[in-house]
Amino acid sequence: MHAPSSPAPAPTLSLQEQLRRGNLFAEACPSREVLQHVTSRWGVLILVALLDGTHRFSELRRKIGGVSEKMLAQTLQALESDGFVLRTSFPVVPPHVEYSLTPMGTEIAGQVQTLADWIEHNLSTILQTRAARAEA
Amino acid sequence: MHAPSSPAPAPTLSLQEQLRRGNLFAEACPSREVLQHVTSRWGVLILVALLDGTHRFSELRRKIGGVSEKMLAQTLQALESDGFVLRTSFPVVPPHVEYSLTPMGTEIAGQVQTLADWIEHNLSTILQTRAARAEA
DNA sequence: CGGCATCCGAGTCGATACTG
DNA sequence: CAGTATCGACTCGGATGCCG
Repeated sequence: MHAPSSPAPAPTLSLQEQLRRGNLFAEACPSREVLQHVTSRWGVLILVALLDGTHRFSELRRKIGGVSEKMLAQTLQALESDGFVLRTSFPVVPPHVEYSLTPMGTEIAGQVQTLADWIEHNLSTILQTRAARAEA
Repeated sequence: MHAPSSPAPAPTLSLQEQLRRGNLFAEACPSREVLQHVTSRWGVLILVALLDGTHRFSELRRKIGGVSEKMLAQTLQALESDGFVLRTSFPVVPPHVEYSLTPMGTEIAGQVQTLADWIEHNLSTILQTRAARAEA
């Protein structure tokens, strides 16, 4: 990144730059949608949870505190349709469904976990910042 | 979780493990809130945008397609109170306010951008997955 | 067991108007 | 220019009930 003192920070990125990583800033770019699935409230937790390996629906529900069936199913579908999660259904009674990460899902889940780990690691600092701000 | 052949897959993570990175799964953990700020729809874009350096309010508004004033102000406040964004106000007329990343903000913004970059890099694959799924 | 459909309240979001 | 205030639309998310 460029120094704070840069005098002429191109007001808009070059086209090349925008194509490389910037069309995220474009309102209509589909990447925003994918990003939303991945960074959604439950999406993050599901991805990290599945890094531990295959889980059944109810296992996930128990593991992820506070998630409802509806949101779990809904988020799993979104992640599945994006190709991050693999859903395997066994036609037995009672039904048995397993969820696991695809190779692509494993990659992104790793990134997400890195982010989550960072936050947990710095959580005390963050909370102190907030507290200090509240006093002032 | 259970690898097909694993004989003794600890059903729950050890306490140590849970404290190291796992209380994210606890419903009440404040880390979830911080994570929400960072991964929120506009939070992601603001952080990445500010990686390019200091921006004024209206610069951000122009740069981030589709954001409303309200959400921009609101999200900036959240990120500021978490200590990721620094707000600098110059008491002149017309008002002049600059937003930049704190050291901590720079760190996390880097992580977020890595994530965003990964998605954009793999976007075509993702969209193909979706399309294939739509056919079937 | 693993969902889907429906309903409904609470919160979020965006457009507009107004203030310092 | 940089917000805040207000309001309506809309979405999110939980609870319930039903079906494979």
